[in-house]
Amino acid sequence: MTKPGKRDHSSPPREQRSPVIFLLAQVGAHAASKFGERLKQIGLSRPHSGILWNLDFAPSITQRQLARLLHMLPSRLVPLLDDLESKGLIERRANPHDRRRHALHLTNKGRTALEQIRQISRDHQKDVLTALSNEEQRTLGEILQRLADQQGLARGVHPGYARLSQVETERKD
Amino acid sequence: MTKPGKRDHSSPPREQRSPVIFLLAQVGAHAASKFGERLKQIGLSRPHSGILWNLDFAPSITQRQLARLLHMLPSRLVPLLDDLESKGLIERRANPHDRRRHALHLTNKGRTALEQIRQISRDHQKDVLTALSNEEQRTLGEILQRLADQQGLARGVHPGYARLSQVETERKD
DNA sequence: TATGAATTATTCTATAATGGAATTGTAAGA
DNA sequence: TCTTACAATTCCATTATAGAATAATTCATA
Repeated sequence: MTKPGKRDHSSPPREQRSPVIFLLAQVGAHAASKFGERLKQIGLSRPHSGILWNLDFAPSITQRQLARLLHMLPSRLVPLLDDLESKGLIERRANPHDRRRHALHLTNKGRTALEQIRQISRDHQKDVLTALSNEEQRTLGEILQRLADQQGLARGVHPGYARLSQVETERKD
Repeated sequence: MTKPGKRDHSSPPREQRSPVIFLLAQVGAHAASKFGERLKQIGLSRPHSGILWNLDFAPSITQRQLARLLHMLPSRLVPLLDDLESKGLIERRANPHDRRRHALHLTNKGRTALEQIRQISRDHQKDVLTALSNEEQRTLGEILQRLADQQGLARGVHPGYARLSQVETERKD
């Protein structure tokens, strides 16, 4: 039945190597997804962690600047900040020079949470990269950093922050 | 003002190297997103392309099997298949042995579309990996394939297919 | 072969996420 | 003082999504 010269469909040839670009997206999405899973244990989503991470590097930033940095609409950032503030991880401080603006700051509790996030990230990395030698891990990191830089990606800013919050926020009833 | 021993917050030290696991997720998401952009030129989303891709390897598969393969709810797969069918890229053939099941097949037009997708993917890969030598590209591919295999990721199945369709489906009015 | 359980595809529905348009309060310039 | 610009927030309409319900069919077995 199967004509020669055509692909043999009778036994799906699943062994093909995927294109590098596909592997990159596939493994990256897997890593992100698993990281999100781990974050649930401390009641946060990936966007939340991205905010804390960036707030540590850019304290006193305004909401608009942060939204711009994370490529996120202000209207989407607000509820995420509300979450973090209600958990006591950040505070919106009044700006004495311009009362329209809020200066965002990590609280001590927020810094502790960030330490937890870093530990979770380390554990996660260890698990995901377990198939690689230390040397290979270094190589991978060096290559990826080069790609990120050449593609104009800002350090610490995940494109996925721009969508999906995804954390079962505890019902406030 | 700045106390030694503490991090200097006055000029955000954006130069830190990101953790490898973060780079992986970041660059991967970037690659996926850019690929999605390119797919718009042929009116398809990434899940659509994933379906076509997998249908080529597993012709005559049922919808349930496909949904399971792509880690997607059947109720989400149905409208995606509707899109592809209305564009004439796939067909749902009647299964003579079990009239509950549909056997999914690419049409010739669907195969042509898949060829376009492959070309788009090649162009995309070339652009994203332009900072790397051929040797480095091979190394990256080898490393990523090892990670994918060790993490139990099926070839050709992107975890992100499970959500987001994201294509301006033309209004059917 | 009749009857009930299981299976496939589909549709329905309630909830949630999202982008963009108001809205409110404040600042700055003419 | 007006008027315009801007920051944060709220509102709203649209879309996406998971999961339940439905309809048609097959299967198991009494």
